[in-house]
Amino acid sequence: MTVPKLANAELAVMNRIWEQGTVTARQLREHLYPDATRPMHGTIQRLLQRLEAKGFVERDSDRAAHLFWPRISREAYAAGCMESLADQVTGGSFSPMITHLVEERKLSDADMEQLRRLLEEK
Amino acid sequence: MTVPKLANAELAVMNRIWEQGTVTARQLREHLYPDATRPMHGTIQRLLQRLEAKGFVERDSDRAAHLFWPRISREAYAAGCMESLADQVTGGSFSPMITHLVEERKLSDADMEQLRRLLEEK
DNA sequence: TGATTCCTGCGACACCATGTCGTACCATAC
DNA sequence: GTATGGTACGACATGGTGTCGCAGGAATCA
Repeated sequence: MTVPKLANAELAVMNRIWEQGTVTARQLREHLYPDATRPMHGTIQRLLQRLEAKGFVERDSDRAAHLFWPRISREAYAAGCMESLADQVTGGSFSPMITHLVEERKLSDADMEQLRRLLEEK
Repeated sequence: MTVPKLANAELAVMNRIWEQGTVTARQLREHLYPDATRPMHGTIQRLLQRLEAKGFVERDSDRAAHLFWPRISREAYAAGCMESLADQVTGGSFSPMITHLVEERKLSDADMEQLRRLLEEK
C-alpha cells in the first residue's frame, strides 16, 4: 500500500490537478503545452489513463469531455514518498533526515515555526 | 547540486557501505549475493563504478582490491531526497508533508520526542 | 442524413536508466 | 611461466516513460 512514484510528466499533470481541483484534458493541454506545434491529445490522454490506473485520479465519464480530480492529496503523496524514503534509507524512522535538514538550515523559518506549533499541540 | 537518485541495487550497495563504513567489492558480493550461482563480479564492479560516477562513493585504488567508502552520509542522502521531493511537490516547503505525517500518526513516539528536543534547542 | 469537430482508447514506438553478463586485461605470488 | 584474484567496460534484456497516430464515439449543424 505504498504510494507509486510519479514521473516528471505525470507530476506536472498532478500538480495542475491539485491546483485546480478538477480539470478536463483540454485544460491540461492548454496549460502544460501552451505552444505545442503538435496536437498532444494522445499524450494527455495517455498520462491521465496511467494516472487513473495508478489510483491518482478519478474521472467522471458521464459528460462528453471527461472531468478529472485527485484521489490523493498533494500532502498525502508527499508524505507517502517520505515514508518510503524513510523505509529504504533510515530504517523507517524520520528523525535522522529531519534532524539533518534542521542542522543544515534547510528548513525555512516558517517551516520551523509551523513544526514547533504542531508539536506543542500534540 | 541536487542529489541523484539511487536505484534499488545501488541503494542496497550504499546501505551496506553506510553500515560498514568501508568495504571491498568482494565483501559486497558476499553480503548482497550470498548464494549466487553466478560470479556477480561484473555486476558489483559496474554498480560501484556507477556509484562513483554519481559521486556517492570514493575508492582507494592503491591496494590490489580497491577499498570503497561513502562520500555522502545516509542522512545527507535522505535529506537531499526530501529536499527535491519538497521542491517538486510542495513548492519547497517541508511543513505540509511533516504535518501530514504527524496527523496520520506515522511518526513514532521516538521520532516525535526527538523532534521536540531538536526544536527546543534551536 | 451526412459532415464536421472535439473527444477518448489504446497499440506502438523510441528513449533511457538499470541490472546483469562476459570478456579482456592487470597485478601479485608461487 | 601459470594461477589466482582483482578491475574495466562493452553489450544486452528489461521495464518505465513520453510521445504519436489512428480508430473510433458523441454532439452539433447543414
